[in-house]
Amino acid sequence: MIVKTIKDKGLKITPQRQLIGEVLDGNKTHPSAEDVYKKVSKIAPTVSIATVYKTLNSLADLGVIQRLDVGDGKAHFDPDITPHSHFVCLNCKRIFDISTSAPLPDFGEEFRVVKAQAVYYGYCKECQDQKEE
Amino acid sequence: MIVKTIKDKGLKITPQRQLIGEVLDGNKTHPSAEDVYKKVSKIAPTVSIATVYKTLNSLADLGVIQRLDVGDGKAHFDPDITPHSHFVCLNCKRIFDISTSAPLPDFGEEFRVVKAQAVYYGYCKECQDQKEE
DNA sequence: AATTTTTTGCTATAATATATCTAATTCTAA
DNA sequence: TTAGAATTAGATATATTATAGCAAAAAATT
Repeated sequence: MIVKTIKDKGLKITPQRQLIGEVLDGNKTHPSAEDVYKKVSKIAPTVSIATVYKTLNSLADLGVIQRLDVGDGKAHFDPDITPHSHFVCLNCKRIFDISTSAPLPDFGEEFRVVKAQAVYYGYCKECQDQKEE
Repeated sequence: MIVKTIKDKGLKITPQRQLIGEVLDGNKTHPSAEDVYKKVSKIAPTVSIATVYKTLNSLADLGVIQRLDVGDGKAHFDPDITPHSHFVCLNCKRIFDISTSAPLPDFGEEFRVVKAQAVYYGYCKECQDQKEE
């Protein structure tokens, strides 16, 4: 529950943050800021895109959610902060969770690793099937 | 040698492309388009940033170089197209090559993987040392 | 050498994201 | 319960990265 965590982390609870938290909670679609904004706007049309960006950044900085980069020029956000990887379909552009919990590798003194991100690119089942027709 | 490959791939050889190829050849710094532009500009100040972008995209699309995304909002380019990973220093922002040649995993029919990208984030030796002072 | 095709460079525009600033809201504590 | 301090929201200007469009130039072909 993101809303609960917001308070724990010292952020004030506002209707906007509550709403953004609800949009993110359990969300497996890895939405961009724009995606979140669209969803939020449907419920509360007056919420500003700036607020969405600020909230997403705050939550990501606090480690409540995860910022994800798959090379499409925009950040995606994932409420699942447990270690897992992602698969990006080059056709439909959807991002899927992969339960490969690759451990942080040990590169010795040379590099102290604090975060790892594995992204796989290819074609999801549906898009493979489409091409065969 | 990138210049050689340019011709093989059916692209015309121009002074601009030759220069961009030379800047990239053996380059281990993972430059952004802007970085490449700056280097090129020092030698040939009239080369346009648009040409740099177009050339980098062409080369990446042809698989001559690799487009790399580490989540800093801009694309980086790597002339080393052999399988390897990258380490990003969160302090100095440099990108280092990691010779971990993780093989493409097999996710079965569900996902057909064609490319994998592993990025590790942390602190390089130099930046670790700095903090200890 | 002329022609076709590609490429360049300029610039406008797009897309994503952040900064700034005032008004409004939240929360605390009296 | 409310006054006041601190934070947040919203509007918008601006920054940053990248692409699009087009005329002029250059490259390769014939």
